[in-house]
Amino acid sequence: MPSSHQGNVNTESVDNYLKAILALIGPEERRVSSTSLANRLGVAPASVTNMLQKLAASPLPFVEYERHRGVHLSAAGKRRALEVLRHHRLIETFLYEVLDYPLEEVHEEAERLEHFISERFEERIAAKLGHPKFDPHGHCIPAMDGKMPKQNSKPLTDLDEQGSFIVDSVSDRNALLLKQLRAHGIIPGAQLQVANSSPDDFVLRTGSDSKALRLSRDLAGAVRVRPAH
Amino acid sequence: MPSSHQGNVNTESVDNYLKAILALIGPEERRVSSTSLANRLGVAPASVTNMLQKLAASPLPFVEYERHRGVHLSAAGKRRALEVLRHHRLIETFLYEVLDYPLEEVHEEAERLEHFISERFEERIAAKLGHPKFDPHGHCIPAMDGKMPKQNSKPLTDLDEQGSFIVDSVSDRNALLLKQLRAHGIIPGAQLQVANSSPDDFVLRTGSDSKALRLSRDLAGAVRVRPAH
DNA sequence: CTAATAATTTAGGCATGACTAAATATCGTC
DNA sequence: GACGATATTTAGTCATGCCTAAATTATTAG
Ligand SMILES: [Mn+2]
Ligand SMILES: [Mn+2]
Ligand SMILES: [Mn+2]
Ligand SMILES: [Mn+2]
Repeated sequence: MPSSHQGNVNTESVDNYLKAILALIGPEERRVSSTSLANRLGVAPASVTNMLQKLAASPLPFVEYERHRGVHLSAAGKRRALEVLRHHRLIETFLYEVLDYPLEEVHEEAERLEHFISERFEERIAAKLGHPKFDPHGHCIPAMDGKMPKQNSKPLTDLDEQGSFIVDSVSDRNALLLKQLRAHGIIPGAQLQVANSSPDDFVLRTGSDSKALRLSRDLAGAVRVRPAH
Repeated sequence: MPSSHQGNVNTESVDNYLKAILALIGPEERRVSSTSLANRLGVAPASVTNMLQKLAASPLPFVEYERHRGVHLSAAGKRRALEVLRHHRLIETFLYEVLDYPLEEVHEEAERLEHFISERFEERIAAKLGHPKFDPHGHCIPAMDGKMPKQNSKPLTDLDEQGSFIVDSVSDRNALLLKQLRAHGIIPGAQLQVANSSPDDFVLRTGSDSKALRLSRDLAGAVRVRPAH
């Protein structure tokens, strides 16, 4: 029999729904629509509705859901989502630091393993890594209690001024883009001089290299920066 | 859609069936009965029949199966079973050596993770460990090509002579027994002086300790030894 | 304020991998 | 060689998580 009849279940699928909701609510904690979840998860909208109804109907629901009005995480749902996110980012850090994975390959492996490691595994790799606060993409690793400091970085595509910036983080969702960024020296911590930019062309130079770089919108959108204070 | 319609699928469940068959055929490669598989896997006999029919019916079958006459692995099935076994034992070694797990806890974690790691992960931990030949229980790790040297050890319960023996391996399937064995210093490589033994009581002394030990049948059954040459 | 459009939900199905109960085949014994 | 015990298979069901097509609800433009 499954772990509980009508209770909270923790399958890979449920984990992925919760993580997707957490990612889409943003810092303002907006409600999330079925369609945006369907897009993010690569499933049909009807499948999302189905799952949200199940998640909302359990005795200790992971989400609050009203038909046609979107969904948000309950306290239990947020706790679980942050737990899985912590797994993901610790595993990424571990693959990068201990197993010498190339940066652009850690995400895919972490995306699978995050659902299957034990609490002991989590604790042991965290200890081995010295309880890191950031993963190799520059993303913050949620603490054991779920706490996560607010980020004050912006996508490179959202800057309203030119100037000197530090790369805060790079997106882990597209291995190809990530590899290209890395080839340009754009990794967390790198210094950037951002010059004039059109909607489709982002011109900048890196600390190391003196010749100017032009990033496509796709590439630039995968980079978050903060002012070089 | 699933990875292939009517083709070979590689789910956790299929992996576990193949591994169980590999374990049960023994060195003589006997056919395996549905009931013994059902016992080992903790599922109903009818579920086994169902799965075996599916595994046998695919275009590149993992097993050869005839009703009422048991099952054995096809070449493809054996390849996959050894691949999963290699994962299992490499992961156990990794947990023990790199993450400092207690011996009796590595099995459960490996049992889950073995199905989800990539070939890259397998290769990286093997390299990190220096391509080990044995896991921490003393079990042989199949090579990448599936080769595995034949073992010439015997269960402590099957000895027909007294004398001096080396612990070859200990079973990983019961954490409690394993912990007790470890407490008695019975780990792979340990020296044992085996004295007279009744069917239910195995009397021996370890290299380190001078006072005699009595092992229950359960405990003794979990230990394989070879003559101290 | 209504009508078209877009978003969402409902209804009905499918594959996987379990289960139980009932039917059937095999085996050991006499 | 028949008979009862045991092993195995068949038949029918269920939960999960996905799908498509059809219905419904919400939103937006005129
Ligand atoms: Mn995932
Ligand atoms: Mn990351
Ligand atoms: Mn397993
Ligand atoms: Mn082992």
